[in-house]
This record gives sequence, C-alpha cells and structure tokens, in this order.
Amino acid sequence: MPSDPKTPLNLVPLPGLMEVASEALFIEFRAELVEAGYGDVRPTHGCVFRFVHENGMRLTELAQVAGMTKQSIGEIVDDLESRGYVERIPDPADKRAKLIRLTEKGEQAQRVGFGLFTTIEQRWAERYGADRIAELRETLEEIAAVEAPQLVPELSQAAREPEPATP
Amino acid sequence: MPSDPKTPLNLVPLPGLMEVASEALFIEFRAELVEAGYGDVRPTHGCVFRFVHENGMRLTELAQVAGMTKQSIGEIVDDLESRGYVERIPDPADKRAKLIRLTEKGEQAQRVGFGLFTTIEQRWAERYGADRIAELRETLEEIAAVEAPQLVPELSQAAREPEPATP
DNA sequence: ACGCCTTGTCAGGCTCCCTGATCAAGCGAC
DNA sequence: GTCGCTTGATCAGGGAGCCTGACAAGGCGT
Repeated sequence: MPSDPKTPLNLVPLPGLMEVASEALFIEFRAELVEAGYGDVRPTHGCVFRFVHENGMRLTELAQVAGMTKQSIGEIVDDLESRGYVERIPDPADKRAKLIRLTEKGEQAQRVGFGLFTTIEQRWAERYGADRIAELRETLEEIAAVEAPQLVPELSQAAREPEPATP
Repeated sequence: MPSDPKTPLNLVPLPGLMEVASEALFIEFRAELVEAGYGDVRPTHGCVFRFVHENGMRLTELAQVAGMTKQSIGEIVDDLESRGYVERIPDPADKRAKLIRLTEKGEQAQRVGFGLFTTIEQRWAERYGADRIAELRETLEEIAAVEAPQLVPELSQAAREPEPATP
C-alpha cells in the first residue's frame, strides 16, 4: 500500500509525527551546540550533563539515575574526561570511590546547553504560535506525568538562570 | 544543579517531554506487536514495512526512500527474509535486480502494525481527551510540514482499512 | 579478623548503521 | 558487435552505544 510518494500528513501515524518533531528539535539543538563551540559534545554525553551533581557524584549513582549500567556511564565519563568536561576526584568519604564533577569548561557547556533548550522553545513559540506551543507543552506534560512517572523524576530542569551567556 | 530528585515537569525541556511521549507511544506499540505474535519484528524492520511497495521494490529504491544505504537495507531485508516476512524475486525488467516483496505473512504483519497505530491513537484519545490528542496531532502535523518537508513525504499512511483484523 | 558487599574497571558481545571494494548485468557510443 | 561506463546487489570491515559477565581493591558488620 505505501505507494504514493506524497503521503498526506493526516495519514501519518502519531508516533511518526512525534518522531519527526522530536528529531527536528534535536537537530536544531545539535546545530546550535556546534555553533556555540561544543561540537565535540555528543548526544550520548547528555546523560552526564543532565544528571551530574554540582558537588560531584559517584559513577554508580550516576548510572542509577541515568538508567544505564556502570560500564556504559563509565565509558561516557572517560570520554568527557579526555575532552576536559569532567574530572574524577577521590571521594573523601570512601577510598574506593571517585566523584565525577564538571570542570569549569563542563559547567559552561552545561549552562549553554540548558540555555539552548529555552531558546529553541521560544523560537518555536514564535514560529508556530505561543499558545500552540504552550498547549503542546501542556499536553506533553500531562502525558509524561502519566506515562513516565518513574522515568521523568530524574530529568533535568532547564533554564534556572536567565541567559546562557556567551561561551 | 540537577540535584532535586523530583524535578517539576514544567522545568523539563521540550525535547525531553517529546522524547518521553514518543518513547511511551513506541513502547505501547511494541508491546502490542509482541502480543499479536510479531515479536520477532524489530523496530529496524519498520523501514521496510513502511516503504515497501505492494508489487515489489528494488533494494536501491527502498534504500532511497528510507534514507539509508543499500547495505543497511540489504541487511534488514536479509533478516526479514530469513523470518519469512519478505521474499526476493527476480526483476523481469532487469536481470541484475531483484524485487523485494512482502509475503503473505509480511502483509499480515504490516496490516496489524498499521492497525495498531490507529488503535493506540484512539486509546490515547480516550485516556487524555479526544480534543487534546486531536490538537496534539494538529500541532505536530504543522510542525512536521515545516520541519521535514523532505523527510515526511515518504512516511507511510496508516489505517486505510477500517480494522486490522485478527492475526 | 573474617567473610561479604560495594565501587570501579576490564573483556567481550550485540545491534544498527556506516564506508569502501567487488562483481555481474545493462546501456550508450562508436 | 563490442568496449567502456553506469547501475544493482553484495562482501568485508568499522564505529557508536549499549549490554552482560568477571574481578580486584576497599569498606563494613559481627
């Protein structure tokens, strides 16, 4: 049945639409991150920037909140460390453990990243109508509250600070 | 800064919300597909079920519309072939080429899959309010039309037939 | 002081996608 | 006709991201 090269949008399944919008959002984010000079921060690294605690955090804890294995997070942290975004310092409370903490550079990147989210949402509000986007957010929040009550609690907050400041 | 284990939803960035909703939708789809007896159809296989033409389609063409390389699609088709969902028949118009076509089993799976999309959308309409979901779809369609004019044209249509029929 | 749990890491594997190279078949120019 | 060039499919290899299993070093309860 898929034959007509121009499938009308109202026949595209909801997951498809969702994915298109989601990906568009992501691509916009990615492009601006590159433009801001953080092109070496890959999508995978997000799980660290989102969840890492200001005062440092153990690998195991990071793995838990990110919903990944210690090994996977460890690999990502290795990568971020080699790029200078995070550092491992010995945990004074436990000689086995190390605390993973953002470096100065890492914190700047985090600020810029969080700032980009609000920037983009504002831009979409201008592009598609503020009420439409507000509506969209409202609906998605309701959905998220129902569908992922255990999944969402860890997700980061964005934009506590007013402006990202230039990198 | 990410410290409070309970981040209020209104502080979650739009992409995060989008992804949660998108994934919830996907998981629901996946679960029902398994339940319908098509558990061996993996997400990757979607690019074939979505795009394959009723009368058969060449690998190269499939790769083009799916936006992937011939090799990647080829691998997926190999897999689907070994599972009995598609078959390769010689192309009468070109002795080099083969036509990839759904088998009977493959067509049933496609029907069921397409049907599930509408089923789930209806269920969400009941769960979150028909107008809310209609609104959501409307907004997403508008976004998709702007953000992915070259990306969307290939996306499949769903639900041409009224009911998926029991597998 | 003795096992037992925890923390982090090494080793290896799987999936899904990619690039590069190859081979057979068709097609156009002469 | 036949000599290249293009095209359809495939083989080989690689990288990103995630996983499970195994294990050494350190801490902790009794």
